[in-house]
Amino acid sequence: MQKTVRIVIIEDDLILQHAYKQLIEDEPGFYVVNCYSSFEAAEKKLAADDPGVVLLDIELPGTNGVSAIPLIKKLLPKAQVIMLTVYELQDQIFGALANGASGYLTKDVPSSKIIEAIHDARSGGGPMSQKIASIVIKSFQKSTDSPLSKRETEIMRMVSEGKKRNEIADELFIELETVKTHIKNIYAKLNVNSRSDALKVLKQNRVI
Amino acid sequence: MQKTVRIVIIEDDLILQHAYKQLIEDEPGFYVVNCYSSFEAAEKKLAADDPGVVLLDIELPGTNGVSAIPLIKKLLPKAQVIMLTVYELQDQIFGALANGASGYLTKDVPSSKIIEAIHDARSGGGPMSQKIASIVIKSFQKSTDSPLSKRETEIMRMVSEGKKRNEIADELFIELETVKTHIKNIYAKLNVNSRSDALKVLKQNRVI
DNA sequence: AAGAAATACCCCCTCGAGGGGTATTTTTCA
DNA sequence: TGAAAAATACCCCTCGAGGGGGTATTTCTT
Repeated sequence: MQKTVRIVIIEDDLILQHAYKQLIEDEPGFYVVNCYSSFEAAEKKLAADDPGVVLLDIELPGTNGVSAIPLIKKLLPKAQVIMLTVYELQDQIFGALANGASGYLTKDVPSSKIIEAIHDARSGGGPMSQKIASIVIKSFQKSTDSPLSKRETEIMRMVSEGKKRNEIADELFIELETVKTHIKNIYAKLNVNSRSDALKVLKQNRVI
Repeated sequence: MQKTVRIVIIEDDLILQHAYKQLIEDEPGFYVVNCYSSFEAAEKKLAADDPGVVLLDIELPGTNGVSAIPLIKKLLPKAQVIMLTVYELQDQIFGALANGASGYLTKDVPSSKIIEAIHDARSGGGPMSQKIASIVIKSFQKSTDSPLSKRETEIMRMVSEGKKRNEIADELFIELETVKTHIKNIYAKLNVNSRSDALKVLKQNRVI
């Protein structure tokens, strides 16, 4: 037995909104409860709609999609939110995911992928279009060419965790003086003279 | 015009190795150059094989898959590495991605997905099986219930970047004394008495 | 109207951070 | 095998950042 999946669409482009609705209702087991053109329009009725999945446009008038996610999650803690957007902006993607989106699709995906994404989200997957997945994966990748040696990188990773020099020394079984030397060398290589500046440089260059 | 995609398989289960080879060679445009049972076996011949895509098992005898990635990347900087594994371990996933893997599949995916993944990787996508995608997405999600207020969270995020109290004060346009007060309150709430301990707690609880 | 959050100021003291050196041993790699 | 790079360790120094003790006002929220 499988229950009907109740779906709400929040999308300000009425043509797209309609297209999605059609598309989804052609899928057995899927039912579009309501469509809205803004989060404000949806806000009061969402709880009553009780959707299992919300398709959420990012570029919305009023409250934008990313900011809307936590508000939707508050109203519907169990709902899966799938983002729809034309742009592929890192900050937007990570913001949406951090705010609790379950999936992220660019609008150029074929319609079959949207149906698939809803199924995936329902079964605990994390639907993403290829472009988004590639951006997300790249965000994990560390730079291979860093001026820092292995040990130096290790130490800076510990610095990035807020560890003090003597804590680092203890954990690495080396003397405090050695850690000091390493950090001095690191600062010289990076042309900085403080932890925060060093971390800034290293994060910009994807070293840590 | 599209070139033949040269593929190398590194997989110690010979039955699987064979199955993948069959599967891939049934796909027009795909050609399995060579198969190996360990990274050591592949090492010397990889450069000559010159594959565009490497299917890499994680559970390998000798050098494991995750450690093999940077070595493969060094030999073949342009090759796409797609990981294959039966387990879904966070550390393994993030380690592989950080080391430069382009995609990550669990072995329970249907064979058609493997072909699709190779296509995706070639076209700049980031193929992931649903389970992996879900884990990756979850890793971005921040906890919604934190004992810290908005301002306090903001300050701790800056602390996590290695910023000093006066740097934080400057950036937030508030007095150093106010930052001190906030941090004192934060330590009290978290029951800690140092930056590193506070960061440890907050990262464990996915607050920052 | 009450409570939480954000702001700000006072006192204190310790030790961590950063900069100046020099030197030895171990690894790596050409 | 022999030079270069990395990792180790120690000396000197100063300054201020970090952490703990208070109290108090203003501004949001609800």
